Amino acid sequence: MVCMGPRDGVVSGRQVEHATLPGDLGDSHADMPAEPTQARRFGKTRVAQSVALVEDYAELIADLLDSAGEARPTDIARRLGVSHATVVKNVARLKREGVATSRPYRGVFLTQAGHAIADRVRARHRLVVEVLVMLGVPSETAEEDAEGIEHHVSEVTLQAFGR
Amino acid sequence: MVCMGPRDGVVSGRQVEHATLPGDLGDSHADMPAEPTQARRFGKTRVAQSVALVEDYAELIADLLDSAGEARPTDIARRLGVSHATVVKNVARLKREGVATSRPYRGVFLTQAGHAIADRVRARHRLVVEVLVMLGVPSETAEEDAEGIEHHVSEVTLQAFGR
DNA sequence: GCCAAGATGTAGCCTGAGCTACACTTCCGT
DNA sequence: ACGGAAGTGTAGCTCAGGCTACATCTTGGC
Repeated sequence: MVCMGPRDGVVSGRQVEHATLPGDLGDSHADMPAEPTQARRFGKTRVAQSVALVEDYAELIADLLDSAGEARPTDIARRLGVSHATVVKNVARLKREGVATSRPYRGVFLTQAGHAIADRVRARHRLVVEVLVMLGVPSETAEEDAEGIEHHVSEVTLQAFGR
Repeated sequence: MVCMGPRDGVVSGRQVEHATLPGDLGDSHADMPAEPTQARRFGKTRVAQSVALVEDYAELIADLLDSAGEARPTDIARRLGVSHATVVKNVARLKREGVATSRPYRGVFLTQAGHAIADRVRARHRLVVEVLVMLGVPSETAEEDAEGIEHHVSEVTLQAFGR
């Protein structure tokens, strides 16, 4: 599977709480004259999913940059198991969010913010894998499961793992 | 992230294996002359996401049936933090998949298959929480994180947790 | 220097899960 | 017994993220 990992995860309304996004997801009342949709619709599940996608891309792009010197859409697509068109579209989002940069036909790069995310995610990933292995999970399985698990580990839990 | 390295063929995504659901999740090969869309589209991410949703609903419905004797759409909605309309729509899916039953205005129930899923999910949930707590995570946080983590724990990892 | 092949980018469509609005049942409380 | 409040169900829309098809750009080999 090629690392299809993480994005497959997520979901389910619950864990949304520790979603650190800026958005808002307020609600409670149901009518605001001007542009009601946009922000409000950003409800529940979506947020967590969104975060996971950005994290996965940042992590993967950082890996590709490290190991191959460049991160091409096609490589990203192959690694994630999606079409290149999907990657292009998502990279556009990362660019909008200031996480990545790219110029037509020139590969994808990370901004400073992107690198920060990648570093954080990679550290978290390693920690999760480490803990799983410590618990007796075969390293390959640990690697696979970590992909899905990492996005749901809160800061508090992460610190407990550290110990 | 992860997943890098040498492997990349693999296939099949995470805990999808023990998805006992009758419905969908076919796919795996990528070329069938006739009617390509429908099934193929069901690619990647969707599957796992789908599984997670069914598991969450089954678990929650079982809980409500146990604690309140009935599982009303409104209660489910409140617990999941979504609108009742969303619940109604998703319950329709569970019914299509043979996991739940319901008659208009009469609450939701689980089929035998639904109970099986709920039992499995609840056991897994408890185990995950237990492990987190054992690692020093505050029980409340453990409970929250487990919600997100549980769907990504493979059978192998689960067994390791058991020990 | 040209050209075919592969990599990219763009357009348009699909589906799942959410939401709001509105209509219809149930179920109490008076 | 009835009427309104609360719960349900239905319709119709938005959004994100996937995909395919098609148009472009880059490049390596001749």
